[in-house]
Amino acid sequence: MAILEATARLFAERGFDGLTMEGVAAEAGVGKQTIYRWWSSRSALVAEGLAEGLIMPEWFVPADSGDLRADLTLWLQNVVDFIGRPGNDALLRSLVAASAQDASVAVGFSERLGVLQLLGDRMQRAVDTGDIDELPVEELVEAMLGAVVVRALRRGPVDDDFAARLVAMLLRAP
Amino acid sequence: MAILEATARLFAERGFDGLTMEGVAAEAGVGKQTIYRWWSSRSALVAEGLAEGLIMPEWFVPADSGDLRADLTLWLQNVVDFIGRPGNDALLRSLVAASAQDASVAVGFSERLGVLQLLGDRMQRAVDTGDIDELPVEELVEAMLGAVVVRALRRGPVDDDFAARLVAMLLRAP
Amino acid sequence: MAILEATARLFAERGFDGLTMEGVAAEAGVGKQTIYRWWSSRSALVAEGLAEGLIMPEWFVPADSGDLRADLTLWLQNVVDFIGRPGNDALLRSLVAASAQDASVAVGFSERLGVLQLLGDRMQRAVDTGDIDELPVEELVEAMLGAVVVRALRRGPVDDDFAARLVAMLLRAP
Amino acid sequence: MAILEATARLFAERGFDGLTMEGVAAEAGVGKQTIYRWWSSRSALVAEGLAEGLIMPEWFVPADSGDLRADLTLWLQNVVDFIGRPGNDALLRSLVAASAQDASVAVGFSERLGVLQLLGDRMQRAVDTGDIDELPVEELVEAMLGAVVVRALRRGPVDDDFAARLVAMLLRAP
DNA sequence: TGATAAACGAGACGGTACGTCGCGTCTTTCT
DNA sequence: AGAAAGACGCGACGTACCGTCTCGTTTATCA
Repeated sequence: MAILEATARLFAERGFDGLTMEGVAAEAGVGKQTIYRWWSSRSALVAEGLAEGLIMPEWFVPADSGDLRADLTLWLQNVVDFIGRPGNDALLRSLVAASAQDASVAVGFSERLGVLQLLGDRMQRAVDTGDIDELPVEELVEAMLGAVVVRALRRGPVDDDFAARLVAMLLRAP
Repeated sequence: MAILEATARLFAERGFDGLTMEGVAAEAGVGKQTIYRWWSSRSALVAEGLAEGLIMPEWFVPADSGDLRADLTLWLQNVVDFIGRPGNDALLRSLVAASAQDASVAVGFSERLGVLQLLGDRMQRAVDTGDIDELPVEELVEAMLGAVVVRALRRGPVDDDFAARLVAMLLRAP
Repeated sequence: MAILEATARLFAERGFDGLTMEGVAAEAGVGKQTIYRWWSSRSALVAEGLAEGLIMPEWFVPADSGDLRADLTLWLQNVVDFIGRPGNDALLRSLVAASAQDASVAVGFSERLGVLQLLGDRMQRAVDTGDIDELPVEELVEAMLGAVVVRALRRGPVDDDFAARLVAMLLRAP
Repeated sequence: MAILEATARLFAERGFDGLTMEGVAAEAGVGKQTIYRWWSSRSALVAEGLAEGLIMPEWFVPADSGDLRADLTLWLQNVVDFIGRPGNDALLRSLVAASAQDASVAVGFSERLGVLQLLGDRMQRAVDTGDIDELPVEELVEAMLGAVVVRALRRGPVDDDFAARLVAMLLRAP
């Protein structure tokens, strides 16, 4: 859909704040009313753009090599690498801002990170097979992701070992 | 200062999005120019309001009872309780949105959570005294806070054991 | 025809300005396209509504009692009475507005006042029979009607003798 | 004032219908709000433009040569000549449309034709000096102007003798 | 103490974007 | 096949705020 593509393009270019309905309409070659007919707000546009995978890439389905720590480290490293690429930290912050303002964006965002579920399942399996001890899986995943978010909000540097260090801490033997 | 108080009042009432320079000027009974003379933007107002402690309460200096896990659990429980009170989840999300949009707000925010440092120091001390094993302290604090932030963004419920579960996970014996 | 009736109804209710194609379509329970198939514009609708007698009543065919002055006075009095009724001054102004914007409405309007011809004929006959002296009949009729129009545009009050005074002036012995 | 000048310019170019607030704002190099701050509507703009003499020329103060018929004929001829110039019939119709829609425009219009008063006074004087017999002066002036308006609305041709014929009819000895 | 200047409240200004209405064209759906 | 329904691109509406810019009017200093 041209409108969602325009939304994604402008979101990437100018962030959530710089995203305007008129801008999207112009970029998509469409009347404003047509947008309002189908989406109630800027946030709804972003939420759907997110759901359609136009705004954020598929964030790295975690592998399943049997070695959970290695798998998680790899996944988180991918995330960190992605954010480390120029502009992507701003993209993440824009997504956080949009999520803070609108629940449906937040849902879209975290579903996009479907990985949240995926990762949860993966870890649950590891727990079940005795690979790791019983853990509050949801909190663990939130902590892992949250650490990245907080770091991004603080505009702190992310060094090369960040992912490894974080996973090591979270998964260290009990 | 009347202006910062007005800022804080409106921030609490309407969130970051609903905060306007004209609104602050009117609420404070002040000309817009007077605001612009000292603050360059809405974000700057919020950042200073944060620094002055007008927007967020002192977030619970962590105690030092000797038992780190108990201290952290108590601290996080306080945070969780605060967020659990009606309207405060929205306040947190507004702060996250503001932080995402403006670095100085993010700094103000995380400094306000001075606790970040404080907590860091406290844990570093615990590490130093051998109370707990070597840990990447900064990441650990970010993970703890990040878990709360992510949960708030996802509008997920926070049950009574959230704090205990999270701290237990993060601090379990190595 | 439902469409013209809807037009007339809305014209009376909301005036020419408040008349919209969408409103007519809705009021008539008809698709817009169906209207456009037969009428090119709002004005065309009004012009035809006028021609069909749905918008303005038959404006009082002038009697022929032999006494021209009496006949004209009666006719004009009828006109004035009509306009004097609540809402009808607005109707007249709406018709004037529509006429000013669209030639075919003007034609419809003045034909509806077919009386213009009728009156003209009547007066021409009076001239021919020597009942009154030679007169520029068309100008006279226009002056008579024009006086009413100008008075309506100025929103001036119309007293009871207006018609008599006007006819007396126009028809006084040469 | 730039805004009223822009109004006059666009009114002349595009008529009352083609006059938009955005157009005026753009033409005057002004924000829309600035217009709305001072004028409540398009009509109010036109009314004031009229009052300031930017839309219509001073319509020909009637002379006072002692010969009323000659003076009136000359005046009316001027009016007719003005309307006869290309575009000016449309201007007149636009003014009529605007007057029909808005009382204050009508007032502005008829005051601009201050001549209405002026002419009235002039004729009243003629009546007082016995130059002509008692006449309902206001109605006479309205009839004279109204004849022109009606002719313009009907888009009828105005021949060279129109003015003379009309004045002769209206002023013929009683 | 009286002038003088800085900071102030008020709010007008040129703008951008909002969300809505109606235009005239077009496409789909049902009869 | 023809009509209702209504989506579409578009342009204008009237409003909210933006950040800048005069305006007088307090204050407050120091000559």
